[in-house]
Amino acid sequence: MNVPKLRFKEFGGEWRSVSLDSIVERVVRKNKQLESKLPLTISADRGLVDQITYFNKNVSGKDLSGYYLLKKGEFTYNKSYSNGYPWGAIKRLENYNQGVLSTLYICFKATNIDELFLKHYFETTHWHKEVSMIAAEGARNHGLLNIPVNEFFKIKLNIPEEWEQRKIRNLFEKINKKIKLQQQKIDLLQEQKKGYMQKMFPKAGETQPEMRFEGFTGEWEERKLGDLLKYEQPTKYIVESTNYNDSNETPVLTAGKSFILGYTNEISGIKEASAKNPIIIFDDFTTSSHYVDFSFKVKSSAMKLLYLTSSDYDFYFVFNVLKKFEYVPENHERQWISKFAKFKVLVPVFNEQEKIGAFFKKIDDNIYLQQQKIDFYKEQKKGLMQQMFI
DNA sequence: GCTTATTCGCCACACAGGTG
DNA sequence: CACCTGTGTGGCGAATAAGC
Repeated sequence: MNVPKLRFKEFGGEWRSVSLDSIVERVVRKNKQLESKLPLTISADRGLVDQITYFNKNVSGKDLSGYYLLKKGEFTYNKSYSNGYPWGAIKRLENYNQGVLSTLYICFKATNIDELFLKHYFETTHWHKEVSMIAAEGARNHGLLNIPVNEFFKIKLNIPEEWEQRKIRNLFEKINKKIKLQQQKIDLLQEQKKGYMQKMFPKAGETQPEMRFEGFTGEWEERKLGDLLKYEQPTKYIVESTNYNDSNETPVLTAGKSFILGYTNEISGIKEASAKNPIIIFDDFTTSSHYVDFSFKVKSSAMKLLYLTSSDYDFYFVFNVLKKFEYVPENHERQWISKFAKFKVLVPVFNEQEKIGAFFKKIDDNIYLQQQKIDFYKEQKKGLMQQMFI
């Protein structure tokens, strides 16, 4: 029986096996009159996005008139392997009314099928097997799969009647919306946190923060980082996971009491920093050498372990001081770490440190919780996709 | 004009060689 | 000798060039 494992009760009967070219039509429309000057790229996780947004630059050829002109709602296949998409990615244009794509991509539009059903279908892995059968031997040639276009349009898909298509599509649209809303919630929390970070620490040149907990007054005192922290060279690899999360937020490891902070002697930004000079902090006073799930690999020779020098300092407060700390090196300065201990920071009395530390910890914990929720929704979606399509 | 091969830039990582 | 840092490398994701 050609039926999905999981199905809405009201539906019966087998799904039809159809070839792709019976439900879609290839799009070869060229951008002759330069109708669009928006070069797109396919991102496996972000879908069809313009190149400026994705790469921060335009990587297309100078002459866009030879590019395909894609309209909103149309699909394109990137026959290039990418992480999680061993047979390439098929995405639908949603964010713009139109855009242009290199002719390397295979474009098409839905004609005889619910467009959004098809979109969700291509998010599953059910079409991979078909493509794998037509991909040239070795399956991969410098990242690009050798897939003849006419063969591509002959791949078989399993689809139900239209009203079942619609019902399934509505379910997944709803799930996507839920995930999107959850993401917005997280973004908002992060924005708020940023705002508090600015207000609850003194601005450059000042000795008091704009916003303070009640009962605390007076200037913060100047300390050197070396007063707060000592560092050691670790002696072994600590992390094996390569699941590096490329975000501009400093990775915060919420399990246990350890963190990774990024600093660099070249450019600011955690990505570079994590690769070159990551710093790991352990809270010596609450947990001892408690290794946790780091999100990316760190090399022992390029990082330092930091420990608080005394219990006169609040761990979470110091952590946030470090996160806020900006070090602008003189051009290609070497051995910046040797100066680490001399960097100046402002510190309030212990009770105030504690309050501030706890305040930010609460925010971070909440963000982590919301992030877990989103991960759960995504897992749930993945499971449904696997079972509700064939 | 379509298909296939090559190139390009980025980045993580290993490693060698320099230096206080 | 411990510890930096520069450099080489290979995989990846992308586009372009070459070939048919």
